[in-house]
Parts: sequence; structure tokens; C-alpha cells
Amino acid sequence: MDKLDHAFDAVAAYFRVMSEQTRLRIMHAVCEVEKPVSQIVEELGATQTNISRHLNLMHRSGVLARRKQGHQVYYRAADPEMVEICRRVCNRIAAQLDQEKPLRGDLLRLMPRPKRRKRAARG
Amino acid sequence: MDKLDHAFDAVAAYFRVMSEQTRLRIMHAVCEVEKPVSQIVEELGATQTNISRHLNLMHRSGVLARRKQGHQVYYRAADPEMVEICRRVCNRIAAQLDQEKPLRGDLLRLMPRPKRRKRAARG
DNA sequence: TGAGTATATAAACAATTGCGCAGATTATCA
DNA sequence: TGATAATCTGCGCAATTGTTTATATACTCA
Repeated sequence: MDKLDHAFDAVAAYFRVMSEQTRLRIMHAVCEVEKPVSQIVEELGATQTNISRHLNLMHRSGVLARRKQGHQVYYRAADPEMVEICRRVCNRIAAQLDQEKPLRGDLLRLMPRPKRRKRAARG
Repeated sequence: MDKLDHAFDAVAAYFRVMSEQTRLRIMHAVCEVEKPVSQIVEELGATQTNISRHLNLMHRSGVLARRKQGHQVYYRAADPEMVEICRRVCNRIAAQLDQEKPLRGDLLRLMPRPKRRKRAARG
């Protein structure tokens, strides 16, 4: 019954990846289009060091993919299931808070499904 | 866009609930049947204090419901969406590790869907 | 009421984690 | 080759979180 330890740890780790505001913001930023670190840093208004750490963690966890081009590194969502789960969580919380606070609208706009073929994000 | 702060925080908190081994074990224990604290403690082999704290947190987070009966408190899963998300995560990780380690079997058995209880012959 | 059982809470500790600073690494271009 | 830009990493700090010991509350029964 101890082999389950690994299973539970793996599941917990998976949840833990998205249990942090900054990482959720990152996921929101790159769930549709890949972006270089510098752009993510700018959009989130955080320090480059911090973003880099989170990007690294998310990449090692298999949630983000990275691609080097020149001296820039582009990150993008690499785990469609995780993105889908994020959407579910947003919907779940939106439903819960539906009558309490005016958060619903915002929540439903997080992690949007790709509407059509989109081009690179513009500043 | 500072109102999003609350949204991201709520989503992060939701993920954080299941980002811990003990809480995942608890969810696994009560996702089908409600159980008193004492039984959960026994099944998980943890201290009563620790289990109680986690149960309380999960209850405040809305993922567990509690019911008092006599001097016992029964807990059960109260958020079907969370249970479904847990299953999805298990499936996701099982798929990822499918070729690596023999975890798949265990993972797929976590958070099982409620089996149709045979409708006792007293139709 | 008091004894006994089941569960919850308080305080203290240890471990983890997010963060910023400074320096290291990698890649492009002159 | 060196200079510059973009990203990553080692170290220390502060805040958070999981755990334990001891105690408190709630309920039942005699």
C-alpha cells in the first residue's frame, strides 16, 4: 500500500504547479500564444528573476514547453489537459461566486479557449 | 486590472487545497462514502490532530461537507467538480507515466467513480 | 451532575516556498 | 575575440504551511 505514496505525490505536485498566483498568470499569458520571457515579465509586471524561476518550474513539470530562438526563449502551454483543468476550475469558482461577487465575468475570461487562428500577440 | 487579483487568488487557493498528499488521501477516502473522523484517521495512519486540521481546511474550502451524528462527525466530498478534476489529474499523470513506471494501475484506482450500488432486493 | 469518547483548537517548531540581489550563462553581433 | 542583450541560478531572507504536543470543546451515557 506504499506504492501509492508516489502516486499521491505526483498528483499533489501536479496540483501544486497551479496553486500559485504568479504561475496562474503565466499560464493565462501563454495558454494561447507562445511568448518570450521578456514579454511575460512585462505583462505580469514582475521581476525577471521571479518569472524565470516560475517558468523553469512549470517547464520541468511538463506544463510549459520552451523554444529557443536567438537569444530569446519562448514559452507556451504544453499540457492541454492542464489548461482544460484550469478552465474547469475557473468555471467552478465563477459558479460558486456567482451570487456573491462580480468576479464571474473576469474568471470566465481567464484561460480562454483559442477562438480562431490567431497571430502573435501584439503589445 | 486589479480585480483579477482576487480571481487568480481564488483559483490558486482552489488548486492549493489538493496540492497536498494528506488532503488527497482524505479526498480519496471520502469521495464515495462519508466517514467519521476516527475512521479516516485509522485508514490514513496519521494523527487525529493533523487529520482534523486538514478536514477543517477542506471543509472551509467547500470541497468537503460535514455532518454531526452523536459524538461523531462525518465528512464526505461536497464538490463533484473537484472530484472530477482529481480524476482528470490522475488520468493525466497515469498517461504521462504510462511507459515509465508501473503507477498507472494505482492512479486509475484513485478517486473511483461511485459504482452503482446494487439496489437491494427490496425493490 | 460527572465520566468518557470524539473532535477541534492553541502554541511552537521544522520544512517548504516565493522573492530579490548579485553574479553566471548563453547567444548575437561587431 | 569582446561587448551587449536575454535568460538562468546560487544565496539569503521572509512568509507560509504541515506537523506535533498539550489542551479545550462538544456530545453521550450513567
